[in-house]
Amino acid sequence: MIDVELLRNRPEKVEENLARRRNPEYLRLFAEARAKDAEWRAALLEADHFRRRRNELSREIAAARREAKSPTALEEEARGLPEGLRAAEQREHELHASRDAVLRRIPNLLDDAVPYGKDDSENVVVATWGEPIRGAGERKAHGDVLEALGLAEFDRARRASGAGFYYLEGDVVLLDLALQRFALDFLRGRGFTPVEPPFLLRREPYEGVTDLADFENVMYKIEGEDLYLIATSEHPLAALYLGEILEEERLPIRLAGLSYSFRREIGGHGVDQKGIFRVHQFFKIEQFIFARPEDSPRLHEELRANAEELFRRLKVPYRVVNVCTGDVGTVAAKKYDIEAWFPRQQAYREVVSCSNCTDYQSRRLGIRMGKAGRPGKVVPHTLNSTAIATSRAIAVILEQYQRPDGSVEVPEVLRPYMDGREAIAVASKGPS
RNA sequence: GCUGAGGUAGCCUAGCCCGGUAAGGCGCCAGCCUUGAAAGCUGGUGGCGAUCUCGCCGCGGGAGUUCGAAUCUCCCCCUCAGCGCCA
Repeated sequence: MIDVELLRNRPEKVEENLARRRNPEYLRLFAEARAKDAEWRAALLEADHFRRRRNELSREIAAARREAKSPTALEEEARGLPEGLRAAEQREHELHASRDAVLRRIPNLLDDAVPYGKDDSENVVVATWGEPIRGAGERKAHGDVLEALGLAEFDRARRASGAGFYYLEGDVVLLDLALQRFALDFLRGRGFTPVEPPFLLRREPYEGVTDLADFENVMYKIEGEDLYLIATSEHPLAALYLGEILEEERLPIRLAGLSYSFRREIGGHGVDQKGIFRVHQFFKIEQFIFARPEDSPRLHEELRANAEELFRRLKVPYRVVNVCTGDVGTVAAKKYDIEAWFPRQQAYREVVSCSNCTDYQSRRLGIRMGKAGRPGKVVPHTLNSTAIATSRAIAVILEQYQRPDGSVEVPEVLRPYMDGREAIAVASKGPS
């Protein structure tokens, strides 16, 4: 949610910024929010006048009683007040709620460094690393590798849970755990505190961290409960300090979230291929930071550098794109995607999303900054980035590290987490 | 799930039975004092709005009674303790 002060004092700035998102709807919403805000303030003033008179009268009645005088005339005026007050209060409430509803649909203000563009085709490549393997040759798609080695079951998963689910078995489970521990140890070394968050969140905090369209399209709801399966640990991590005041001296707070991510992805691309590249459930190690506003640009680069380093250590070629205005999403002010090279597909595909959300989530969550336990008006910034989503990391490893004999080499940095093994091979359903 | 106790400003607590401007402490800020600091003393310390020496709001949320509700009534939410169930 954008700052109401900006809406009142620098509307032309906000309009200019919103226009860069290339969606005229946002400008319309902003104009509506401004109009509603003005109306609300007028209504508030009116209700205040009623309340002021009520307070005056009730003080006078009390005083008259104390002096044993009859306050009949005062009481008569007082009796007539609630009617007008009720109407004014109701109008004030409605306008306030309606202003905020509109305000909440307005996206975050974009950083100046976000390139102007209409969709993901206009994202700007800002870095590349590694030598992409040119030519797919005999290479198999990662889903086929998994099936050939008996490391996953997609048909049975479909029968049990539907498309987009999977059973992982044998060595690939160890690979998954190895990736988790590899990423986690790396982040611990860089000052991140590991956090296992709740995998279900109530609606109220959820509305603080994401936008409403996402909410309807990607979230799984628990029937009969006010609970939603998290789409990423970013969400419960952001909600960790819901309604609290963070002491400035404690910032930045670096968190490493470990969780499954659950996504329906209705209306998106859906489940598009056999395998685990796009699925309804996957494990992710997430970087998350609560920061002072002045530090957030630097920390955004830090998150990106961490994510890059992880893929360099895995020796997976990648490129970094600066996501353009038309593709950046509602909540982020600036976003980098890291796209790994998938040799079978001969394409770069997203494995990391790294966002600076500035004050957008914090304001919606009622998180403020303060000095020494004293509340302040400043709203801290939040930043998040994938460290490793194991599903995608496994997919790219299986495509890149597969060998002509059908086995798959284990990336060197993961071997300590896999009993020193150099390769994974066919799984059988016996004890491993 | 049952029973009980609770939810008051950044934190802790009083007020609630018996309706009339939310008291006190801690922390923090400023001033005085001091070579400096601590202690001590004094003042300040939430949100919203405005015509900016003013007003309104604020006691978990909502509704009601009343001229007037932290206080009375009803509904709901949450937390804690004990019991039950349980990996």
